[in-house]
Amino acid sequence: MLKSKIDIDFDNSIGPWLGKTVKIVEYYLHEEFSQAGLDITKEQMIVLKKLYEQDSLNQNELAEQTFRDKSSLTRLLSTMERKGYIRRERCETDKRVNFVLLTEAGAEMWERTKPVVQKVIGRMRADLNPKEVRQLIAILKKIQGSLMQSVASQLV
Amino acid sequence: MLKSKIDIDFDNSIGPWLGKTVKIVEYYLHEEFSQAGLDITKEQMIVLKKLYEQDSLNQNELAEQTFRDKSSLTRLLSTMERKGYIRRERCETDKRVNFVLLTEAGAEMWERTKPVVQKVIGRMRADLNPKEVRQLIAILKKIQGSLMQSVASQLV
DNA sequence: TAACCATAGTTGCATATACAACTATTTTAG
DNA sequence: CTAAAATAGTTGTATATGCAACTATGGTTA
Repeated sequence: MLKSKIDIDFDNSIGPWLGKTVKIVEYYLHEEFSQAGLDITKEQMIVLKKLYEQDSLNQNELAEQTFRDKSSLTRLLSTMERKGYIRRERCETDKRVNFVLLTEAGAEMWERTKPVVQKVIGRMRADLNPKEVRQLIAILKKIQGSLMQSVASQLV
Repeated sequence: MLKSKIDIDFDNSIGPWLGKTVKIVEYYLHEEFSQAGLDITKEQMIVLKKLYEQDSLNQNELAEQTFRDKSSLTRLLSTMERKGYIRRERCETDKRVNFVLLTEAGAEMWERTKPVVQKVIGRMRADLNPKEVRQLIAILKKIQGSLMQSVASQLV
């Protein structure tokens, strides 16, 4: 019947496929963190990585680079501060600004986490050849471009 | 230097690209819901769609089909019940089971939401040709397969 | 049939998210 | 030079998530 024709286009569409894939990736990542005894979430991991690579970002920069609302970042950092992975340091020349710094424990945490992340990424591409990896990234870029364009045009 | 070589392989990896793409899709979807005056989240939308297509699922089935923990689903349904989109009906032959039913308001909500979702999916593939869409889905399936296999093997 | 196990759903707890309103600063404009 | 606007970060409120422990019910087995 007609309805099923329409809905094929819907269910087998890239949106649901993307969503499901990401869910599986996140589940597997969480599983690997647990098995490695790492008390960390995916979100905290991303912040650790950023700070390990470029120390002393402020919260605004960190929020932007990790695609988070600044209020989400505030609370994410509070959790990480409580766990001892990072600390905030008030900027002396502009007291509105907080620099975010990795502690020793945070740096060590990232060093233990990194190989686990690499393992998961390796697993993701286990059945893909290099050409497919390039294709995937190219297609994802196109999707991002289409959406960003339409978001931008609404701001005019 | 060597470090940058290693990290290229990391940053330009499929994991972060997937994550960023999904974030943009979710942002844009939320934006479109707002502009259409739809008081609904992506998660609620997915449940509405499932129930519209196959009414009278129980909570376990619904949790499985939407890839959610049953406790997450419990609370998601409570929100939707409060908003009047669904109702729970206790199964008489097995009183542990709740059937989940779409209300009139819920069905109407899905009918208003569906075209917005279709618009977003259309926008996602705006710059993709049919071959690229097929490639993307095929690659995503492969990634899912690789991960699920490794999760399964740990259960042995 | 009584004791035990399995299953469906809920609740406690911790985490993460965004938007809007707020505080505390700094900069800009008149 | 002061009043207004801009900026960085926090907090209130609402939503969503998973795991583990729990309740209530149903099924099995000794």
